Amino acid sequence: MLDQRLLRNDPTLITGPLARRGMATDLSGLRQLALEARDLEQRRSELQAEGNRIGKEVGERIRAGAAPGGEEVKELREQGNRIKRQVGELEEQEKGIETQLLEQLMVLPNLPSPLCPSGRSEADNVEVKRWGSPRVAAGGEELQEHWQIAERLGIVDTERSVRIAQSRFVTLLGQGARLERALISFMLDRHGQRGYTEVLPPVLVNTASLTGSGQLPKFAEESFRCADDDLWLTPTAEVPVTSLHRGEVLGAEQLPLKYAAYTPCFRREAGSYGRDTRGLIRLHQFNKVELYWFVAPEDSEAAHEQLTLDAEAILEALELPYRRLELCTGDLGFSAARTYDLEVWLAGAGTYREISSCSTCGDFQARRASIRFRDGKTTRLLHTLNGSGLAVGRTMAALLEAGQQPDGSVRLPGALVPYFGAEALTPAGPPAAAAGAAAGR
RNA sequence: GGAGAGGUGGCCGAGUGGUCGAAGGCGCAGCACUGGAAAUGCUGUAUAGGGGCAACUCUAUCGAGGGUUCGAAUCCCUCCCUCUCCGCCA
Repeated sequence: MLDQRLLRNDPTLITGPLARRGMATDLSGLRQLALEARDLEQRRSELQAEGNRIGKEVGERIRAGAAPGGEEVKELREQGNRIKRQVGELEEQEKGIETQLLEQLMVLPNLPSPLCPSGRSEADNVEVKRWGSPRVAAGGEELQEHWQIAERLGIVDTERSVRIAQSRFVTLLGQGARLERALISFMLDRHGQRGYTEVLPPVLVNTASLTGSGQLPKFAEESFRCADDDLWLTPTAEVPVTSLHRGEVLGAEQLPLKYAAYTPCFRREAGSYGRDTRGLIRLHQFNKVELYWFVAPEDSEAAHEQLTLDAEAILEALELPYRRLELCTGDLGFSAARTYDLEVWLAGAGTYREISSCSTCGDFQARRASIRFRDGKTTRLLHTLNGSGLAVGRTMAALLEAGQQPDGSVRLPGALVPYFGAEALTPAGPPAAAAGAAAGR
């Protein structure tokens, strides 16, 4: 949420940056509302002061011997009642205006950072870095896409998943399920070594949590909702982790707080019919390890670089070529002030695909979720950052395509071998045996 | 799900319808004492919003929302949460 003081004092400081996002906004009406709200507050609090004065005086007279029901205090009581009525009216008006104000303020996106390059769409994003050598088909070789490989290996069952749930869900089997689990552990371990605290939060979150991180009220149709409860399936761990400290005032010495949270993520993907229908790229349910920082405002820029490097470290450890894009203003997400996207090379598809999105949100989420820190004698809103480290399904897709062999197996990067328990996925692979004997009940 | 108890400042904890933003303690900060520290003493120490260059000041907040009253931490109603016991359960 944007600062109301900006709105009252100089709305051009909002409309200017929003114009860079491609939004032509007229805030004059909203500004009037904000001014009116302040005006009402002032009048109301003056009345309340008067009411408090009268209340005190009644008390004093009674203590001095006046009869509580007598003539002497009757006039004062009537005055008190009049003021109470007026305060009630003003409060009602104030509430109405406040509600309108918030409604409109809550659907305005964050202001892009001055560092964020201007642009209209993803075509204007800026590539800032490339790492690794993308695998391309050698002579006579035909590289397959991950869903073809997965099908051949029998590690993903799409059709039966429709029976269980719907389209855009998958069931991982055998080596596939084990690889997913290995990746999650691998990522969490690596981040843990880099100073992140591991978090395993609830994946059902309430409305206040989704509002705090920016998904609500504007993007209700993007999330699954539980009909009988005030609960939603979280679209990203960013939501519960933001709310981990919602309403808190943190000590300056606690910052930065760095969390690595694994959760399944649930997205309705409304409006994406027909896109990425095969494989692991776009699902209603997918696993993700999310990196999240709470930092002092002075440190958020450096934190953004570090967080992005931490996500990149996973790609590098997995020997997956990638590039880093800086998103332009036109492609920025709702809560973000500045974003780097990491795109991994999909050897079979012969293209880079987004696998991580690392954003700094400035104080946008902190204001919505009321998260502050003690800075000397005062408290200030802190800054929040988040980034995928990484999307697990897409990581698996990239690994399958990168490691595919002529004999049908898929070689895995060395770093993953201790987690997976083998150097490759093999067509004849004994899924149950590889997965160990830890059968559940 | 049933029964009971309870939610007060960073923490513990007191609180009679009026002078209660709230005793006392702990913690923390500053000062004094000290060679330095401990101990001790003194002083200060919530958050949000509005006004003011500032000193300061007004309002709100004792789980949340309503109500009674001139006046509510205190009385009434609704909801939420926590704890204990019972039941059920991975």
